[in-house]
Amino acid sequence: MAGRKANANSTQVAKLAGVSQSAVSRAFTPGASIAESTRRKVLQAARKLGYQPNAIARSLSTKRSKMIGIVIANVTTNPFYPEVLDALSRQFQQRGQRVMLFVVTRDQNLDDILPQLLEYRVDGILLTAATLSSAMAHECARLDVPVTLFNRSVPDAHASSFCCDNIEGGRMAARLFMKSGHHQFAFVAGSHDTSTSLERERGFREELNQHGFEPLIEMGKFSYQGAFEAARRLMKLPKSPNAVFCANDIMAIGVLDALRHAEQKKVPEDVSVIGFDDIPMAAWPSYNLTTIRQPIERMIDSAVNDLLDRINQDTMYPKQELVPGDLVVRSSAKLPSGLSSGWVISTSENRSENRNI
Amino acid sequence: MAGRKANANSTQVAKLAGVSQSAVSRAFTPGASIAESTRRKVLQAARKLGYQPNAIARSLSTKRSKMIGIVIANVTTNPFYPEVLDALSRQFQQRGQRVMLFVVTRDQNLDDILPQLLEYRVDGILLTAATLSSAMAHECARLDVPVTLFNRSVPDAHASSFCCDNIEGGRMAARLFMKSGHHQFAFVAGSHDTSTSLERERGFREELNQHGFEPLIEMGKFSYQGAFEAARRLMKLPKSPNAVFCANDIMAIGVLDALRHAEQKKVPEDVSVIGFDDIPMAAWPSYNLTTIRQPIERMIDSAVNDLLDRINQDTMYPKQELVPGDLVVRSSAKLPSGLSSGWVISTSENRSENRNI
DNA sequence: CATAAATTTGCATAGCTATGCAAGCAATCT
DNA sequence: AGATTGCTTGCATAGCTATGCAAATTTATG
Repeated sequence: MAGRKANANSTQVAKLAGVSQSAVSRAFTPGASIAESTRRKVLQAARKLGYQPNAIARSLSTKRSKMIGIVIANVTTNPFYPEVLDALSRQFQQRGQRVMLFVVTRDQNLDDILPQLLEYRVDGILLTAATLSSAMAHECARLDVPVTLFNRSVPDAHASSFCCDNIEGGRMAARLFMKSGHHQFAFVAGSHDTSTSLERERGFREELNQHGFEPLIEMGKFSYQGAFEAARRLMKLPKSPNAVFCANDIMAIGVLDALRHAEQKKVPEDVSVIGFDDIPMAAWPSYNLTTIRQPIERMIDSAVNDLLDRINQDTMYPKQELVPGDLVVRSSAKLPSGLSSGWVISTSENRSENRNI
Repeated sequence: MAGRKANANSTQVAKLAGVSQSAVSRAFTPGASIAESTRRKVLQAARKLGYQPNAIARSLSTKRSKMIGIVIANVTTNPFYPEVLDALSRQFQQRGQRVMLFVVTRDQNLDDILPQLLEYRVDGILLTAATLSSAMAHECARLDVPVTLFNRSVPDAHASSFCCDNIEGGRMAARLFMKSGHHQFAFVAGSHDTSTSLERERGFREELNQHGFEPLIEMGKFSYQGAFEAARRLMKLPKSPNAVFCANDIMAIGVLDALRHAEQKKVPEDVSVIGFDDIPMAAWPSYNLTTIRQPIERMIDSAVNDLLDRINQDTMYPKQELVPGDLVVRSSAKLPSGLSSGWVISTSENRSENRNI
């Protein structure tokens, strides 16, 4: 009732075209029962009036908003997430869903955000780098709104979850370090309450433990700056490490910069560094980062498919999927004999190839 | 009518609370005429039924969707834009607007995207790194949907526009180069159809021209990789430049990497490089990029205020605003005497300070 | 206490589209 | 021709909330 200029509506179009309002609706509904001649009349009238169907009214009527809520964190601190957002948004777009976006900080409470999404009756929710309280998970389940987590393991059986195999990734890093003869290990963690960081740490530690090693742990707060400082702390320790695995690439880059520019260390001669994600920057010649690649496209495909399938009731139950990562060998970590830079080692199908990365 | 579980609605709540549906509506409308006691009864009943107002229905009724359409490009290729998106999204969020997001590629035609936003009756549209066809500008004007451009100059008087003063920025870069005695200049452009790149080039060129110089131009396609290759082409020229200004930071970084790792040049001893934006990476010790900073927070504030004011009809007419940038002096460009790294030089208020950047 | 003023309440309707149903129509078959 | 089938069409209503208006109630005033 507010002061917005009146937009043409289906009734006005109907009048102009000399048909009923239903006909107008059907003209704009693919697959609806309407004669081609009528449709043409309607479309012509619509064009004349500048009519465009009102998606809000349609949503109310069909009880489908055709909107997906995306909640994402770390968008400025980790280049991996813009990548994810870009892919997600494109995919949904392409499959006829709009995106309602919430950018949050890592520590922000989602219990304030999700109700805002539910208020708009989004058809589904995709959470990235963010976790779900179990109260909210139940709320979504009650309202029959499917939730999919991307890159966070599932806290609740009501939600789907798509993750890289972080534990195996950690193990791969440990194995590469050990193969090239390192003895002093460290892990730069993201935070102590994030599944990605915890799992990568766990895989790394378990593999080392099996060979009698124990890594040092420092906190890098999931940021370049935090990791930079973590590296400096590590180098001050009596038994400073010469093999540092970081919970993600942006921290690995922070560590590299600290080693080279603040600690006068050479990489990989003095210290080897491995990251996780394989963000585009990792391939830049300034860094040349050896890392565990998350197969982002495949993970996104699966997550999007899962969510849309559950929305359309093609799939009834949430799913948890673990996608294996690939070890991308560049030159920030010493190479074991027999391996040269530019190789991608994929655990999944046990295939290795030189992809010239 | 589709198979979605029924959600409690205001009528059911009303029945349980023993009041009318109107009362329920008013209980959830701030400032509505309702007795405190009634409101409490309603809220209690609502809680019991898990009722949450339906924003879709409200939008239909009020003709205000409380949604802003954001269209953004370059989200993966230039870290500046995640920064922008983050700030925009937070601001709108904080001011009670939801965000409907479209991520596009630079060459994607917005004429397909905007109708999708208009279909959902967004209250306003904010375009970043994307331009508006004049047909679409008229369409938005006709429907009374205000449009604000961020970082693109205005093609049409129907839209507002908030930009950094790119021309002056280009001039600042030219002046710094000349002051430190350079004679061979180059500009690495983003593309030939983007106002930011064109204006920065124009300022740079004009200032040089005034002193009898003419810059070489190479195309960097607004990307790290494109600029990397552009730098290599530049260095192959007979009169290769020793002062390279880039249309943005990510390209400046590409140029730096090419110079150091592919061309065996020292920066800034052999070649000086200046960028534009001041993305966080520019301050990393690997790059230490001298650059023109866009005052992103201030620009975003202005843009958001403008759009919301026009939505609320507080302001009737679109506005074009030019925000001055600051020259951030680090160490990728030779320093003229009297200037040391870590200074921020602000043209606007003619103040310089050592902010230890 | 009576009256005026202010607040609160419910009624009825607008806002726009989709869709089940029955009726209308044309085409096909026997 | 008459019966059958398959499309098209319009009618009427659902979906949910906000709000102008008039009626009802409470509070203030003299």
